[in-house]
Amino acid sequence: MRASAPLSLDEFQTRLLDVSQNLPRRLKQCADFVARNPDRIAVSTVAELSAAAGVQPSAFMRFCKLMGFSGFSQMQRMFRDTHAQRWPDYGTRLENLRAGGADTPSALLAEFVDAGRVSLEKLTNTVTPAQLEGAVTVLAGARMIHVIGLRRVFPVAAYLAYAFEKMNIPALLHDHVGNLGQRHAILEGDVLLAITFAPYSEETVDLVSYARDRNVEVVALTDAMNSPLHQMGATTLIVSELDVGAFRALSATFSLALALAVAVGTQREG
Amino acid sequence: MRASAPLSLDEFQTRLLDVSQNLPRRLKQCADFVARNPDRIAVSTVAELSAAAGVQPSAFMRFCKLMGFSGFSQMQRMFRDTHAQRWPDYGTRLENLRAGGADTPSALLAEFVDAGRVSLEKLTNTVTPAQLEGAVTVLAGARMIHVIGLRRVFPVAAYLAYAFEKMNIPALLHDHVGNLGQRHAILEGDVLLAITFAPYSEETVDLVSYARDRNVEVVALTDAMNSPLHQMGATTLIVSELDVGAFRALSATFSLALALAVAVGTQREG
DNA sequence: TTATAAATAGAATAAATATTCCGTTATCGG
DNA sequence: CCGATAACGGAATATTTATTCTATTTATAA
Repeated sequence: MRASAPLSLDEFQTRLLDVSQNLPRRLKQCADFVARNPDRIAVSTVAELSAAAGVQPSAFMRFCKLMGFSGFSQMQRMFRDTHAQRWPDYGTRLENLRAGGADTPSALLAEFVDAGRVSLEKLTNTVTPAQLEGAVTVLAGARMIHVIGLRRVFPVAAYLAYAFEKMNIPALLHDHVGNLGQRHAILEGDVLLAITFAPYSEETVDLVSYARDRNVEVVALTDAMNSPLHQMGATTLIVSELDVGAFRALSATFSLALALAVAVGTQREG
Repeated sequence: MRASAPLSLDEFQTRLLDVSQNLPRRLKQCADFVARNPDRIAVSTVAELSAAAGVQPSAFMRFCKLMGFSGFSQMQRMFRDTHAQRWPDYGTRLENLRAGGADTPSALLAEFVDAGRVSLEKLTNTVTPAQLEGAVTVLAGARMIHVIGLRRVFPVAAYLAYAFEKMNIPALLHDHVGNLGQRHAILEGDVLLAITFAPYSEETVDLVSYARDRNVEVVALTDAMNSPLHQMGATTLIVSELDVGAFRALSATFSLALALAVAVGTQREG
């Protein structure tokens, strides 16, 4: 057995290549199978994998050890961890940094950069081309687009309004400045573009409800399928951002919002 | 228990919505957690999931049955079976998004996601720990922080103001609502935090100039060393974002801004 | 308030899964 | 071809993980 187990997919593949030549028959079968089906390791049992590879479970175990793991479980853990980028540790990691005294500004920056990167990667998972096109179609057909997003997502709403303005698309930002209501500006044929994450801001949910009562279509940027906006029948795009401590990096939300805005602009011109 | 178990992710989500209202406390926690972390179900044990959701394993079991499954194992099997379709790694998914023509909505999204990722990676190169700490120190010593950022970077300014407010740090957003000037609120001992990218907005540059004339320190988030803000003697942090067409993804700027804000909050407390 | 039902936590049990062990079979150098 | 060594298969065992059960708590309606 080897001292060091691969800690990432890259390390794993390097080691796999290293080892793959001159392998006895059954171990070679394991190597080939794993190389061809890396996606199944995280979600299968040794019994299933070994059967699929055409070997005995014990042979598969020997392969795991050959790769530097203590056994199948350790190897599987590596695949599971890298698959579902473990964000529960995220909130606590900041705590740990703080506790450990490594709480420098640059460490914080690294956290936020990392959170942003992970969120961006997740985005490609949670938004399908079909959903995106659906949302674009609805928005492109609007007489006017009403944008609402308060508190922590207000910046997103503000940038959407800016982008629409730049492209000469009629849009109104419901910014609640001076506590003036703007809801009566929502007329038939308009569309409401609402952004809210848990805990869902009451004003936003209210406005969506108001719009639905008047048969105004709603496109929602939100964080989960059980968001109240989705339950109200909005065309929903899911974007899950990571929190770092009490704050949320909005990288993915911004990318999605901009893509949406530009796509709407393009479609209206064409 | 129910006769029919969901056979696909869509069916699952429909049933989740059906069921989600009026749920007792622990079951609601399960529903929320699952809605927010569907990707973890295939690769975790009941113990892990229930712990992460903050409930007992037995509560999680009740939730599975409520969803129409015979138990956790059957539910997990559904997730594992549909898992394979979503496996392809980040690069591949991005390719898929891109595919289908240059100006489909998903191709645009891929562009923005990629731009965001690149900007985030660059950020660690253009901002040194020393610069960051310098900026934090200046801001942490401020009596009050004035934030300005207009047009395309207004969202960043807005979020900074939000973050400072959350942390009980005296801050004022110069938002120019109603064209009211707010410059006379800038007093000795305050610090101005200015954000502007080329082409530098005149109002922002003016305000920085005003502040410098009164010996008020300025921290600048800008895009190059030859920015007018840097030339005026501001403590400068450089962040270069990529443009996609006429629009700029703000991923890196946001990450930097948040790190800055949280670091200031931490330093003031300590 | 009290009676009744529903929901919950935690421990006990059942099921599944990984891992080891060892007798047998194949491989390779001489 | 023979002896030594490595690889293998399959059953036995240890461990992990799901599931059920029951005493308590919490909510609900009379």
